[in-house]
Amino acid sequence: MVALVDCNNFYASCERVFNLSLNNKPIVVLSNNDGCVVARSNESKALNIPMGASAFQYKDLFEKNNVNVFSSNYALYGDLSARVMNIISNFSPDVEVYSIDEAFIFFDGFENIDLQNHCKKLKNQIFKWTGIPVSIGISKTKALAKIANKIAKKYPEQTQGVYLMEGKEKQTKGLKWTRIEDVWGIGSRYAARLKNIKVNTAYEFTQLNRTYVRKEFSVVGLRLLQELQGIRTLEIEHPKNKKAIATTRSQKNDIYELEKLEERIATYAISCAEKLRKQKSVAHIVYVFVKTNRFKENQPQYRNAISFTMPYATSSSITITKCAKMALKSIFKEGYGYKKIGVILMGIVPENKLQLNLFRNENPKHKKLMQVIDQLNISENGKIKFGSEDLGRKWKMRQEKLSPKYTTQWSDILVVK
DNA sequence: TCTGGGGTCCTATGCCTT
DNA sequence: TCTGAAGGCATAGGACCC
Repeated sequence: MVALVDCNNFYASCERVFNLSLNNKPIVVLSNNDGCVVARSNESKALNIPMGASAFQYKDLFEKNNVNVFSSNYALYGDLSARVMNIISNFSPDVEVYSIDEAFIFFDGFENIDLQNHCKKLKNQIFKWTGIPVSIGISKTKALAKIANKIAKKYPEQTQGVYLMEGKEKQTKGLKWTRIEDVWGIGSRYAARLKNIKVNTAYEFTQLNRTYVRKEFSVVGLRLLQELQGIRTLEIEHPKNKKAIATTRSQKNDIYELEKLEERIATYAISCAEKLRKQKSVAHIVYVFVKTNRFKENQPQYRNAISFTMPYATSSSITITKCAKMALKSIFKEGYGYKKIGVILMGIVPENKLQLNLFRNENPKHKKLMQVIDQLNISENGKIKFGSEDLGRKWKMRQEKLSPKYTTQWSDILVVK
């Protein structure tokens, strides 16, 4: 059997852990730059605030209903997530951390254990030790566990937040209850196409012909079909190195000048290179993109991107920044206000499997220099910066409603008097 | 004024090599 | 030396996830 543990309204719940006055009050958490709503408490959902709502459009509604608005506090969410995952790993050796707020648990070899009870204990322990409420769905496959989880979350009184969807009858009932657009792996495009052929529920999807599904929805669709029929096609996945590493941002104000864009691109390139070194890899492709503000329809629009293949794979901030700036120069056009820009590293391989280039290789001094910089950045807690970066911190992200970093910053730890 | 960010996998296509 | 078929590989784009 497979269980899915999902934290309820995770970011909103994190804000509540250290601020009890928020209990039973509406909460929303905003994305980077305080742009749109990325998490809502149940009270906010009841106010019909949609996921992804842009903050400035809902400002009045927030004020009128005393909604508690927060900027995203990833230091806090990341730390609480790690604590939750740690507890989960005590309940089975086979845990897959699927996202910041979700984990699959594989219960192979637990045939003689009462899983309903086992998971109830898990749920209680997570709440007791971290203050985070979770829902747990258990069934034969990952896709079915997702559905069981939705049921647990939707009917907390009946299920106590833990639902074991076992046996043909319960399974069919769950599938019939699930709208096709709510199925894991069915996005808006697929849902529309399925509704066109009168498939409105997960159950109706399971009645489709395999060859047809394979042809129309690729192997991904076929695997999902079998998962929903109770045949395991998705196994536990273990953490792998990333195949792409990105740092991209929307700018508070549109940028017109090449020099300012270069500063931003340099900062993002350096951030990518740091992430790359953290996973002990090197990359040989730098992808740079620029976009104007698509919401300002009366302004001239331009978007372009380029991928630049470097002469050798590297993780040197210096080389990657240099290449990113060259790439930027080749796509920059005068006269546009750039809103969204970013750097993505691709062609990533482990540094120890690097194929040596016969003629051109990294300047060996770079490697040593990067090691020193990374070490200083860890131990000094401050940041060593390159001349091409934003030395004056002029570009700080908008975060007007940031809560304290209760668990990761000494100065923010709560004091009991 | 203000509209997120970071990923994965799969398929079609076109080029290159055998 | 030329030609066509077939497989390998890179890339772009589309779909999805949180």
